[in-house]
Amino acid sequence: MSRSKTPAKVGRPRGSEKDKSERGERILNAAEALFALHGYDGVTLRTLANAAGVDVALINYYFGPKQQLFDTVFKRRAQILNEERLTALRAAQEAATPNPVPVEKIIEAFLRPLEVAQESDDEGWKNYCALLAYVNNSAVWGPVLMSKHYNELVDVFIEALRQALPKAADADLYWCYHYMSGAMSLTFANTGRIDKMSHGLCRSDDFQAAYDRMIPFIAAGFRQVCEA
Amino acid sequence: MSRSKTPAKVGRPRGSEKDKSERGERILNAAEALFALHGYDGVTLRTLANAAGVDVALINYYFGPKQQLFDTVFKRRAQILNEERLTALRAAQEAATPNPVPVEKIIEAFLRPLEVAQESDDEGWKNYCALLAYVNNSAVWGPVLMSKHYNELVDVFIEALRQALPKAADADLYWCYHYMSGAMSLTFANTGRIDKMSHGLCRSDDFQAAYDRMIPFIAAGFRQVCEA
DNA sequence: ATTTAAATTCATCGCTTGTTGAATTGTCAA
DNA sequence: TTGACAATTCAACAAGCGATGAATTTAAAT
Repeated sequence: MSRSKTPAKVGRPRGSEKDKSERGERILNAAEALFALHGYDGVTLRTLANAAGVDVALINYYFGPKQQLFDTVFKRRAQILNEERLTALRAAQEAATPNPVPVEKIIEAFLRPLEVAQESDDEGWKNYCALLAYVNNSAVWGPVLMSKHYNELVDVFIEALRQALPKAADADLYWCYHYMSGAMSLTFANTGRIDKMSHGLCRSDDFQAAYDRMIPFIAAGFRQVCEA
Repeated sequence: MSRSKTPAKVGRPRGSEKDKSERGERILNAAEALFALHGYDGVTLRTLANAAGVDVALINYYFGPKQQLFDTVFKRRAQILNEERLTALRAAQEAATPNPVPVEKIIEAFLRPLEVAQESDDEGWKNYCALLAYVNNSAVWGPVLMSKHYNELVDVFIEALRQALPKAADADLYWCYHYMSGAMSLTFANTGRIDKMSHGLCRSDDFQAAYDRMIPFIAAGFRQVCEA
């Protein structure tokens, strides 16, 4: 009864190996977009399945229960982002040797990879940045996921800042880092708020404008607090 | 059949006018705490009713449907906060006349009322600050609620900053304001992240430490970008 | 050719969701 | 004292929730 002209509705599809597990990625991408917009509890598996063009049961088949899916979505680009930030920092360190890297360059190594990502063809990065803002500001997810996937990177950047600002107390460095993290989160959450706030003068999606001002803004803040 | 010794379970309670609508406030306070922690969709009316020690139906009776309740919760302290920020700014302006208020004082007028609120006896302010972070970073709620309840204040503070930084382009001012808003949000979201990140050195609930560094940090950022 | 495993759909489970109408009890003005 | 109204509980509603086991089809391994 198999091998009919029209493909069966049920059962394994006549898989070209090209779209092998391409459905898995469709699920992740749709989940990324929806979680970023509505948060964990604001997304139902049925909405997600519909957005991904996939049956509900397939989500569980690929990614297990909802929480695990959320973690997978968050982790995916965290790893990529960490690597890019790290290589940017290493490059700056190499360029500066034997001197310590100046503060601006450290901030730049931290922020530019986000700008590049957001301006890339892959629309998913925009969603991921909004998701990052959601997680970072959530008392439920923040301490769990941010620590799990980003703390290692924090240590590296704090160490670099410590060398750039030798007079700074550690507490100063961590607090300033925290301000930077907050400014970054909101800016790349892309909520459209600045558009309304500025009566149309500034645009949320003008990443160039956002970053070009943000880097000197943050660097000056660090210096003020940590060079006193 | 009324007037039995034990008060009836159903029907209007033997109201002392003291707790008149005190149940309404209990609902708002519980809602504030829960929405701040779990977001709009993460809170069910039954959980809320339970936390407030109240029947589910009473929520709708007092505040209408869920969305309207959310708006009411958000609006309540927005008004208070706006007033306090405004009087702080007016005081700074009076103290500085005929000169424009220096940047630090403007930032201070914007941020200190939050510190005072968070350090007050009213625990609700802590929850409200976390709620503010949630709303501010949400693409769904941010542009609606933030604009509705805070845009008027933005205009006033931007005008003050414009006078303090006469060389600045308006776009610079709005972007810097946005960075400030983000840094503030995350800091007062009180997620406990900085505690983990700093290996226990800094504490999320050390508001004094947070603000004393934040004000010079932000002010220096403004100057750097807007005095070039 | 047969068996095993992978990928998919479908139907359904037991619970939970926001909301509402009816019933009940108390207050206060006429 | 009667009647309007305010405040509360209770029970139920249709819809939606996350999860899963069974059935089905195809691909790969033997």
